[in-house]
Amino acid sequence: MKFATWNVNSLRVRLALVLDWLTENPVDILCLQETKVPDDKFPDSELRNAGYAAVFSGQKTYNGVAILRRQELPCEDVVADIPGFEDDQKRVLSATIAGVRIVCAYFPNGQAVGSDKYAYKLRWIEALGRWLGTELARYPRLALLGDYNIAPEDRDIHDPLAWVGQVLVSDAERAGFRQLQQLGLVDAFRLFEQPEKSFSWWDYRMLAFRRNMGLRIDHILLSEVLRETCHACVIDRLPRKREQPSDHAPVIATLDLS
DNA sequence: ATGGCAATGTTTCATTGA
Repeated sequence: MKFATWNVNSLRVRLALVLDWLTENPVDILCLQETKVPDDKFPDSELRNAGYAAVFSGQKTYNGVAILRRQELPCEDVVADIPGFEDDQKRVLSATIAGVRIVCAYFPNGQAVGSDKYAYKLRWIEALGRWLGTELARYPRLALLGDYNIAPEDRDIHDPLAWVGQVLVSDAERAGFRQLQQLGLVDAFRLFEQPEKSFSWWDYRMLAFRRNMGLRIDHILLSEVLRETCHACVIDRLPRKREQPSDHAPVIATLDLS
């Protein structure tokens, strides 16, 4: 089984790119963030023609998440948002697919340390963690995939000194990431030896991709049971090289589920 | 210290992202 996550920065703009990528990389499950499309305009039929079924929770202009699966895979118990957390932003979608609880999440950006949006980000992460604690008790096979908007360690930043204390990197955000790990979730990417300076996002400006000035902020966290079955995790930089790319690259985990 | 790039809305620029 292959699980992937990709912040596409508008699914309607990136639809052809996503379909091409799925042809080249026929993953079983693909979590998308920043679809920026309301549910009544979601490109359901185009994806189905490519062999993928989708569940989605979107809104106009901002945010929006979706979970695509190879259409023969069963999908049950779809839940949008973080239960018990009041929020009108569409950032979380969960479903049980082929016996695995998939949680697709688009963490808030936080804008700037100390801002209202930063405070919202920290509250949001706390609520997510509290809820995931109960979910893990229900679903030992659980994967949290998405754009976390957190670079967990200095090696996940192209220039750690330039980023000290900034949003995406601040101590409080990293503490939130560690809280998720303390629930028993493990960063699939770091289970394996990886190239230095591996990133999943590069600014559109300053030729940042060409200079590999990036951050690793898109992650796949696995429950203890799933961790045992995971034998690879990679970032696919290729679609970032295409015309009119998303600023994020997909992350793919390969699991041996029997 | 600043801007640079991209997507969206109803737009002739403002807002947001990371």
